[in-house]
This record gives sequence, structure tokens and C-alpha cells, in this order.
Amino acid sequence: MAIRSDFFKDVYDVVRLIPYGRVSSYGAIAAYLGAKTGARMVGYAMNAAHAEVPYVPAHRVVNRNGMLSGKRHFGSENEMQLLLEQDGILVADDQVQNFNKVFWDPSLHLTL
DNA sequence: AAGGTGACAGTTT
DNA sequence: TAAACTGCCACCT
Repeated sequence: MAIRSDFFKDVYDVVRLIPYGRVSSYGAIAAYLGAKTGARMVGYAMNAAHAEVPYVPAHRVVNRNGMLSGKRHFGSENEMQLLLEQDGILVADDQVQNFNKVFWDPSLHLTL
């Protein structure tokens, strides 16, 4: 595949917009894109984001539970947690601590 | 062209 | 209460 749908590009753009020390959820991104795309598509996009440039902070994207559901897709399972910790995000038991506190909703940032 | 897959989310049993 | 099922929709074989 030469190019990807704009949908993927949108996902990457939103993910890259996630500020330092913040995390987002697949559902939030999907909702920002229209809620119809389906959260699964966001995760699927992340699958390709691994090879995207510039770098897509996929580690800042977790499920609505704050769980690092995609950690296994990284080089190492600890890598995602490590990256999050570098962002100042506390992670324990593959789960983002203070998730409600560090949660960043794209629609919240671009709306209101 | 058609079927199967998936880094989710919400509902039901 | 936890576990399982379905719905979602684009991508891949």
C-alpha cells in the first residue's frame, strides 16, 4: 500500500497532538473523528503507526480503562510503560495511574 | 470480490 | 461480580 486513508492520518495527527504528561483513549480519538469510525479502527491505525514518521506516541494511547492494551505491540512490553514514565505518567500493573487526571480528550482540546 | 481480522467499547448473560 | 457476546468499520489476504 502506497498511501493510507486520511482516517489513519487523522488518527496520527490527533495522537501527536497529545501533550506531554497526558494520555488519550482509542474511544476518545474515535469520537473526535466522528464516533462512527469505531475505536477498533484507532487501534488498527496504531498498528501501522509503528512505522509512521514522525514518531507517533502510541504509548500515550490506551483504552478507556487506562490499560496499556497495546503494550505488546511495542518492541518490549516494558517499553510502553517506560515511555509513559518518561512523560511523567505513572504506570502500574500495565495501567495508567491517575488516568482521569492525565487523560486528554482531543475533542475537549479542540472544542469549547 | 468476499471473508477474516483487530492496540475497543458497550450490553447482556 | 466476572465473563462472554455483539457492534463498530477500515485494512489485509
